[in-house]
Amino acid sequence: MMYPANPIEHLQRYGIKPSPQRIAVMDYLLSSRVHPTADEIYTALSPSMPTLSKTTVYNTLKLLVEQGAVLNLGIDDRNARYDGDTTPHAHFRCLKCGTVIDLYPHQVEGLELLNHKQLGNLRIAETRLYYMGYCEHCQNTANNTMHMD
Amino acid sequence: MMYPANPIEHLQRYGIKPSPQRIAVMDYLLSSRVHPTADEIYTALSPSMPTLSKTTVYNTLKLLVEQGAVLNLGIDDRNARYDGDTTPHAHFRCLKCGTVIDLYPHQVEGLELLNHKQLGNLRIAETRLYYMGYCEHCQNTANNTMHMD
DNA sequence: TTTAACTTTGTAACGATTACAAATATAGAA
DNA sequence: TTCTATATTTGTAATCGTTACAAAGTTAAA
Repeated sequence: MMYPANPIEHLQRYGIKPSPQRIAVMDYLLSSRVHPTADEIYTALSPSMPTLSKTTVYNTLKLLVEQGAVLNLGIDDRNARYDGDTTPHAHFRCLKCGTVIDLYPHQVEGLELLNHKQLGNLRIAETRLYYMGYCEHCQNTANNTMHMD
Repeated sequence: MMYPANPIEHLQRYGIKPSPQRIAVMDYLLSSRVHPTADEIYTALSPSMPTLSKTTVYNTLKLLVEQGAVLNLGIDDRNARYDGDTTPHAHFRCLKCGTVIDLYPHQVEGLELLNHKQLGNLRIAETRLYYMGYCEHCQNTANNTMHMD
């Protein structure tokens, strides 16, 4: 659903100087589509980048979000989850296992109607559509607990 | 936009035994439409209910959300914000002053199309639509900072 | 009343995130 | 190259919203 873009080009497109740490974080977000938390990113990158600090992951994510290169999804109460795909799409979170899944316009009837630039007196900069429910796996499983809710 | 329902009836409709503290929290959520944080609720109720504990506010909000009597809006990264109106509507948050505003179906074209019960293999229990941008006041003000973002 | 169940309360803990200042790396000028 | 200013990264300590826990208080039914 995404062309796994070059992380360096992606960073530069948003005016971010590509350091090794930033490239690693951006690359992970572009290739992994699991909408990881900061901690999950740190854990994933740490082995291949042993000097990486968790603060750097937080700093980098903050910068990426500020510059619009990455989305900070507000779909999970517990932690921030990040998405490297900035094209318009919605998200689903499973209330049982916590998995977050992308939903693209062709999968959600009515999605393309929502990108209002103005609503009454309000100037709109960003639109977020979240669905919560049960994924296929958790519908078919009596007991399943990864990270509950 | 809401009939400020009786808090006791509202609690009972959702199977919650109405204690004085629960009534106070529910009443505040039904009448104040500012989508308060737990702390704001505590601060607002504390003067007229001096023995109230902040833990009780958290406990009560947790119960109300679990029972579906109240919505925990995920629209604000910093704190949870609560909404006593459980009818389908969207929310807007101003990126400058932080105000959260209700958007009812007649104000948002396409909103009523989104209440899918099923999306592919996913069973949907809840839908959330958030808009972020600048409210009328903050569009017309050079410098305005309540709680920044 | 007595008793069991429920509710509230205050304190202490938790955990995600941020502040801060020192250490390191980078890039351009000399 | 070497120097120097600037940007970046790092580790530790702090912050702050929220939750755990256990004691105290309340309620309602027997």
